[in-house]
Amino acid sequence: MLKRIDELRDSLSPAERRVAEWVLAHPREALASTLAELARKIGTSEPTIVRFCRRTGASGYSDMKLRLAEALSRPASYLHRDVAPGDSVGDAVMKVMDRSVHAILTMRDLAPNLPFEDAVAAMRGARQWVFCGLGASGDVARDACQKFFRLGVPSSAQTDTPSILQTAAVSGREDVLLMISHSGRWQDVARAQRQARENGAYVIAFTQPGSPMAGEASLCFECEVGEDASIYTPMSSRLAQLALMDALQVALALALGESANRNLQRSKQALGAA
Amino acid sequence: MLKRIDELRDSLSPAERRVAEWVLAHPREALASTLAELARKIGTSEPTIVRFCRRTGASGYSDMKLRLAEALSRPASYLHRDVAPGDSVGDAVMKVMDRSVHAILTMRDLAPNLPFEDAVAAMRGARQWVFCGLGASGDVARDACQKFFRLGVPSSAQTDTPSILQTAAVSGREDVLLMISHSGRWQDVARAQRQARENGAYVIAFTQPGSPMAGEASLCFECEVGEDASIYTPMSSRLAQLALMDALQVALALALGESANRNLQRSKQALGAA
DNA sequence: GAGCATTTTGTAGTAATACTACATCATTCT
DNA sequence: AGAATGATGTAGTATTACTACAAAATGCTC
Repeated sequence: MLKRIDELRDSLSPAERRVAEWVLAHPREALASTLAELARKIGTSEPTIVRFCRRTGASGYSDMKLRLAEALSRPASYLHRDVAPGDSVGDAVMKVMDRSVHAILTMRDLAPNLPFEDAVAAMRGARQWVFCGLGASGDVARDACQKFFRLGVPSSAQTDTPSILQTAAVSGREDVLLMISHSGRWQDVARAQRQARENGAYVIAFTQPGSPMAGEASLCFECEVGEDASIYTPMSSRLAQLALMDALQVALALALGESANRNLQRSKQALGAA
Repeated sequence: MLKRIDELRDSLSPAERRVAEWVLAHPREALASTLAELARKIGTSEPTIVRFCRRTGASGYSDMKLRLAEALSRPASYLHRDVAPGDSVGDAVMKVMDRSVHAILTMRDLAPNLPFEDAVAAMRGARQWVFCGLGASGDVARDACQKFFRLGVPSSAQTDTPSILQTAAVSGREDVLLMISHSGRWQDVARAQRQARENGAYVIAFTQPGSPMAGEASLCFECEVGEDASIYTPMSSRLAQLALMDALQVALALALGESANRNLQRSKQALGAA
């Protein structure tokens, strides 16, 4: 339906095209509006809108709304339009949601090519895991730490530059450092990675391919999630990173087998008792 | 939606139940009918049908038809298989990814019914925003704080019981507290909410409907994301919560308009310069 | 470039639809 | 049995979508 409107756009008269464009930009708000309201919002007359509806194949305005409702709920509509000033709250919310879904789907498609096996192999024998990240990635690091420590291996999160540098300085042969960054362009972190590797630690980077941090890692998860173009769409890529860490933790839990299982169960019970 | 009607069935009066059953049996035909036609087909009166629609959560007959149209077009959605011992690393990773996608899709479907407008209205005039959460929800709170403070309103995150209680104690008329919890069963937090409301603060809860925390809030985002059945699938629901906060932040940014925009842009530049 | 023809757009009115207030009927409880 | 509560339908009203028609706007011919 949305696709259909998009196709029609060229063959429409100016006023009807304005309708088409407005509806594509604010589908949710269109759904919530009556014919008269829509006419006012778009700045045209009611019959023009009705004529537009007919052209899309609907029998009238109400029918078009029904079809639109169907189209919006179909997950196929994730061609994510950016949030724009003037969007209704409902439209903006759905656009962000679609973007989030899209980010995770992209990561899902990427996953088969990522070196999970290697990471698991490196982590399973480690003495400790250290998760490092700055800014928003710091939250990802903390979140990951929170999850991984339940597997029974000492884990910590470092979320500022001095701490990361110090951690790298004292790291040793049996440590695994997991460096999380969206851009991969923090020179200080890249330096910390080199230092850690010189100390014999294993460094896994979760960042953009070709970046300095990717270069200074023992192993890299190349996450090229489309960057957030608009200032309104904050960090949907971070969701993808979190999902990635989830997947890694589960893979690791499976590899560790019985002992990790026991620890997981215990920490769950500890929460349940509270 | 269809599920909801099915659940309601027992609590309906005889005439309304006949409506429910007919709609469940012939949903497509219901969509194509007007209110009067439906009344005739079912053998009841128009107001009975309208009352039934209201009970499903819709605002009237037209709104119910829209929701029905959405429900009918939704494919049965991602059946997520659980991770099991013996899975290969690749299998496990893909299963976790599918689960993550599922969690966000569920939240996406929930979103249109959540009170974003009310939340935005309450938050836009506030003196400060405080995000509270324990455990994994604490990370969500911190993450949210990190995002929201960029809009230019003082924000903080409280992630342990004593801090939350103290914050509630000193909160006042112009403060908005956002309480995040998966279960909603932390009595201490619920107590903090009551206290804060007595002080005149506005309390928004993001938690399960019917829980103590939901009851003690000024406004509740009812997030009933299926609980993580297996110990292997950690917190995919948390992804949904994060996506929800993203959406709220964007909606808020739009409502705040120019000033928020400027602040967002500035904080982006601050990062870019580093 | 004026005048006709065609398409596009808006105005005003009409028919329908959804919704509401109220009366009637059924059911339950004292 | 009779009052009280709740369920259901009737009749009326206000919206809403739609239509016929007229006014602009655009394109074409001479």
